[in-house]
Amino acid sequence: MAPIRNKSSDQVATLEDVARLTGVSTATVSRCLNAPSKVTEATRARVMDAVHELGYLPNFSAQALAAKRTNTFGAIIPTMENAIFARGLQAFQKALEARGITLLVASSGYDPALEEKQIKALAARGADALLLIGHDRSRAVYDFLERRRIPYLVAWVHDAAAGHSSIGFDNFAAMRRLTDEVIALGHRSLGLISAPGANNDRVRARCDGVRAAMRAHGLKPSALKIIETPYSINNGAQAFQALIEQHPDITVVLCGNDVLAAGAITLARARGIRVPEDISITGFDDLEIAEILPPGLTTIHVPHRQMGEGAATMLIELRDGAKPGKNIELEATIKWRNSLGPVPHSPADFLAN
Amino acid sequence: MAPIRNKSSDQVATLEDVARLTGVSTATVSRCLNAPSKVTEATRARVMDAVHELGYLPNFSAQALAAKRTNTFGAIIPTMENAIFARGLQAFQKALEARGITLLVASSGYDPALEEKQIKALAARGADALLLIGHDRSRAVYDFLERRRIPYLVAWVHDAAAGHSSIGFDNFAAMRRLTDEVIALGHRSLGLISAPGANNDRVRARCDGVRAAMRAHGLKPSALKIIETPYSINNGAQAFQALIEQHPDITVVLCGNDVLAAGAITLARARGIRVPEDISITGFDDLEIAEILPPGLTTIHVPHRQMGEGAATMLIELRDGAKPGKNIELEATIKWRNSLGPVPHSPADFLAN
DNA sequence: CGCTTCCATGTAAGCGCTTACATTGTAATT
DNA sequence: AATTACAATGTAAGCGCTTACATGGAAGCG
Repeated sequence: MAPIRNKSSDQVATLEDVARLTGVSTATVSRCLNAPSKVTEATRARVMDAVHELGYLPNFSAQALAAKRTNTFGAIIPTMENAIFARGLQAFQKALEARGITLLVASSGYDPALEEKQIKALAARGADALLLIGHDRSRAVYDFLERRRIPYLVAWVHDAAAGHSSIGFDNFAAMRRLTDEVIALGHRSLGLISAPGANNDRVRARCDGVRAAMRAHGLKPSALKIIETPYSINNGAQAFQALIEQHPDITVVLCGNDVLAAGAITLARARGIRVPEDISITGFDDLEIAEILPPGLTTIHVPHRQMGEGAATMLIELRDGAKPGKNIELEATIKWRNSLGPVPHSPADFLAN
Repeated sequence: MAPIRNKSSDQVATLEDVARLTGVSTATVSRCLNAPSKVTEATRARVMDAVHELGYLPNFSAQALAAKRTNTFGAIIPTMENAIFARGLQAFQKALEARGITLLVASSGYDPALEEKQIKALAARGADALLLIGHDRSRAVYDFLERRRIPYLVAWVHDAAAGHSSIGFDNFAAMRRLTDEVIALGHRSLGLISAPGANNDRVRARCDGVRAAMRAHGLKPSALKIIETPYSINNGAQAFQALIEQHPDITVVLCGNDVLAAGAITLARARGIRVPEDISITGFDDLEIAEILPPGLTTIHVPHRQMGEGAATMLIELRDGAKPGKNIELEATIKWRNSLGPVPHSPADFLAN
């Protein structure tokens, strides 16, 4: 036997129910909701009454299917596990929301294959446009985006040569400037804790920035001691430990990111190593943690909020037909706190105990 | 003139294109994708070839509309701005993903009206089930959920009396146990920095836990000095400052959350107040920051991961027809570090300078 | 060998919307 | 008064899928 349905309260109200209750056609109801100006004030009022009475909610899938528009953007970020992208994304979302656009977020775990899957999933969900982080991805992915005519914007990097619309800052130049300062403070033996450079143009640019500064000041880039490890406080701590054990002459450890730097600083304290008296540590990003972690982390301030808002504006333009290729560069400046100081006289003092 | 379309590469491939290319009906293609066992191995291979050749991707909206199922769950959390819900949500998402379910996340900013809007938006998007934080919301919202037959689960709290399916811990008991320890250490003059209690049963339960412990030990609950302020490091710092200025006799500041505690600890250090020698500080949540912030924050460890995974299991059961009402309680235990110590002999020493 | 079963596939009716086009009524114009 | 113009509304054709039901053929059975 077929299940018995209570017509009145069991079913979810549809456009047709509203139309029937008001005594108009579904087209008119649709117009009331989407283009109120095309409808008399009086009918609109009646329709809205019915909408409220029935608790009508438009079915998003039906809408998307019929209109071929979702008013939904997608963003695929490498990770949600730490705060790196949180602030920028928050600003992005807020700016979109103000324009009536919903944001769907996915994270790829820095895995290109997973990123591709996420991009396709968001395309299947009808995302009107996509925000991507960094340029590094296969030609096939860009082809897919072109073929489906999905506008996209690359963020967190500035590299006009890459040939995509983008908004971001110059990772290379920022790290280079910071390294200039490090060297000016007398440091000659540098260590670097970096995230893995594979599939990550931001990371590679930062490393290159360090090397470029060294070269410019007559240091051999090959002398830079590098450890690659994924972003996490713990990894930062372990990498720091390995670095100072293997290379006791190091007087400064540059970190590719504040999260790694937080680990480094924490381990230093645990081992009784004073920062910056015994060793200097720098970060990148200027997350909240940089400010509260003693002695205060000297780092690169990234204009997250500005980037998020700018990204929203640009991506909306792209969706509305602007032609791709625009590149906006934002300033990433050094944020001085106390973790970077002059080179100590006797670098390895703290190891002598 | 109508725009000229290049038939071959301009349009996105549909089920029908796949069917035509393979020489079968759309029904068969659909079955290949959704119920492979209902189809011959041979035809399936041919269909899949066509799928790959055309780069076919099922249109999610069409699928949802036809099948009345989205394989999508929704979660509305109060905030993404700090890490409170990040770990639990991460585990939740991962567990869902393993079962082929996509998670859509929205954040309400602790605003009940916005939360209601988000719930409706997720319902409109066809979410098969919803994860909500805490019990506090209007009857109307629960009615809406019932009427639409959308299964939901309340997390981050345990309160079997509330009458909804839930998974979480006993905020009251946890805070009460911590306060017991505080009092056992000799503290008699307690301060509390709490998030706003309006619309937030977790917060109120934690406050009540403090008061209950005081009462049990012969202290007057009304003597508890409370400042309410939204979760943020800065707010925590300001509240701490206000608290010790207005009540110099306070020897311990309990914080409703690690984020507030981080602010308190940071301000203490900035003012040269030693923790825990001059004043003790405790948190709640055991976020990553609790471990790395010197001197190490004594806090309540919340089983985020377990909660997220359990929530996924329960919510899937509910979607599959399990009847609501099940309540799972998890343990939230004290995580001892160094920020909570015995009451100082002369509590206000540090103010004497 | 004729009958029943069952499996693989096809047919076609929607799912709840949007929107091009058709229709109607009213006001403005001549 | 006839004509035009336009604003408000209705009609109905899809959007790209899923799935109940129909169909046909092969296998199993006495």
